[in-house]
Amino acid sequence: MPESVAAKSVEGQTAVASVAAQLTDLIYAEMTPGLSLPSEAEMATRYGVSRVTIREAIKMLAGRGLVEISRGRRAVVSEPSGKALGEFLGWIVQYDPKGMFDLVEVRMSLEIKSVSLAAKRATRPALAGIENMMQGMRDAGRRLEESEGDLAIERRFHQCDVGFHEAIALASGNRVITSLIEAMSVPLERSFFMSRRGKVLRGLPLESTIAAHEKILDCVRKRDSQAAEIAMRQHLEESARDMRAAFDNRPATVKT
Amino acid sequence: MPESVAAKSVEGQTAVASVAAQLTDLIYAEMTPGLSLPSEAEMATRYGVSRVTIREAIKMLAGRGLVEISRGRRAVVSEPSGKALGEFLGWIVQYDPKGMFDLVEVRMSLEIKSVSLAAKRATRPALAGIENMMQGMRDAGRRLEESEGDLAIERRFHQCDVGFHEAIALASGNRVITSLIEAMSVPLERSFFMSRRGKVLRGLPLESTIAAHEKILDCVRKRDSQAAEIAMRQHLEESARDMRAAFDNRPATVKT
DNA sequence: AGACATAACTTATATGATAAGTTCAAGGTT
DNA sequence: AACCTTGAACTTATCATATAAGTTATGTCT
Repeated sequence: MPESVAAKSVEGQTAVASVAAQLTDLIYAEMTPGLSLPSEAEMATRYGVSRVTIREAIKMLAGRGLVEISRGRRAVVSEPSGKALGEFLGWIVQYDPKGMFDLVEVRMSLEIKSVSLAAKRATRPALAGIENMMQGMRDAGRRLEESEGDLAIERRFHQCDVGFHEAIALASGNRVITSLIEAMSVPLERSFFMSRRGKVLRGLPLESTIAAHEKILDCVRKRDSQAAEIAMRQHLEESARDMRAAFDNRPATVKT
Repeated sequence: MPESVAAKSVEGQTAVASVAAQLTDLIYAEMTPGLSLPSEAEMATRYGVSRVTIREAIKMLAGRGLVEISRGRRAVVSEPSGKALGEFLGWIVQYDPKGMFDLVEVRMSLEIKSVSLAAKRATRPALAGIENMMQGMRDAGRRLEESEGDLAIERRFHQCDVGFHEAIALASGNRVITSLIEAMSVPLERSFFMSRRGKVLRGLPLESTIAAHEKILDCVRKRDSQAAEIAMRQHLEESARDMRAAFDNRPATVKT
C-alpha cells in the first residue's frame, strides 16, 4: 500500500492538518460556493489517507464555515456568511463583562460607515430590501401595541430591526461590512434574548425606535450620506444608552 | 446507563454536532483559556458516543479556533485571537476582485476608532508597546536605506508597521477592535507579500511612512484623540492611494 | 541531587462493518 | 402523458477495535 505520501509531505504536521490545508487551497483556488467536494472515499485514495482522516479534516473546514455538511450528501462549499464569524465574536466577547459594550462601540463605527456607503451606492433592489424590513417593523409594532407583551411578535420585531441593519449593510456593497454586521448581530441577539428572560425590558417606546429607523431610511433614499450618518449615530447612541441602563439595574433577579 | 441519551437529545441533529454544541457550552460556561478538556476516552463515555465522534467534534471546535490540538496532549482552550478570524476574512475577500479594497475601506473606520480610543485610554505599558514598534520601524528603516532592497529587512519593517497598528488597537482597550484589526492584517499581509513578489513596490518613500506613524504616536501621547483620528485617516488614505496605484499597473509581471 | 529508563496515559491513524440518509432511473398506475 | 412507487447505487454517520507514536509522571540507579 502507498504510505500516505501526500499527507505527510510537511514534517511535524499531522495528516489531518495537511489534508485540511490542501483542501483549503483546493477550495480557494478552483471552487466556488455551491460546488461539492469529492466523496470521502475519493479524497481518501487521492490523498493516500483513511476516510477517518478525511472526515476530520472536513470537520475542521466546517468549523471554519468553509463547507457545509449534511448526511448522505457530499460536503458543499459555503457561501461566505457572517454566521461562523459571529460565533467567533461571541467567543471574544465572552470573558469580559464589558465585552458587550466593546462590541456596541465597534458596531457604531461600522454601522455609520455602512449607512454612509449605502446612501451613496444603494441599488434599487437593495433599497427595496431595506424598505421591506422597515415595513416588517411597522407591522410588528402595530400588532405589538394591540396584544401587549406577546413574546413571539416582539421577537419578530427584533428580527426586522436586525434585518434592517443587515439590509443596509448589503446595500453598502461592501462584503466585509456585510459579514461583520451580520456577525455582530449574533452575540447581540443572544444578549437581547437573555436580557429578555431576565425581565430587563427595553425602555424605549416603540414609536421612537420606529421613527429613528424611518429617519435613517429616508436619508438613504435621498442619498444624503452625511445626514444618514448622523441619524444612525443618534439611533445607536440612544439604544446604547438604553442597553446600559438596562444593564445597570439588572441584578434584581439574582441574589445580592 | 441508557444509550447515548445526551448525544441524540435533539432530533435531526448529528451526534457530532450535538457533542460540539455541548462542548462549546461547557467551554463558555466553565472554562478559561489554557485549561485542558477531558481526555477523548472520558468524553466518549460521558456523552455516550464513540471516540471518533468526540474527535470530530473537537476538530470542529479547533476549526473555529476555540481549542488547540497537539498530539499526546489533551485539547486546550485557546486564547481568543484574531488569527482564526483572519482566515475567515480571507475567505470573504477571496472572490471579489475588489474584496481587498472593501477590506481597506472597513479598516479605515476601525483604525480611526481604534486610535481615537487609544488616545483617550492608553495605559503606560500600552503606550510603551506602541513606542516599541515605532522604534522597530525606525531601525529597520535606517538599515533599509543602507542595504538597498534587502527583502528580510523590508519584511521586518512591514511587521513593525502592522505591529504598530495592533499595539494601538491593544491600547484602545477594546478587545473586539483588537481582534478585528489583528484579523484584517492576515489577508493584508498576504496581499503585501504577493504584490512584493510581483515586483510591485510601494511607491511611498520610507521617511514619509515613518513620519506619518510618528505623527500618530505623537497625537496619542498628547491624548489628542481628534488629531489622532485625522492623522490616522491621512496615513491610511495615503497608503490606500498607493495600494490602488500599485494595483493598477500590476499585470505587467504576471507571467514570467 | 541529577540522569535515565520505563510505565501509564493520550492522541493519530487505519481497517472493517453497519445503519441510514440522498439520488436517480426503471417501471407501473392513473 | 403525468404521477407515483420502488429499488439499486452512492454517500455520509457512527461504531468497535487495533497499532503507532507522542507526553508525562514515576520511579531506580549513579
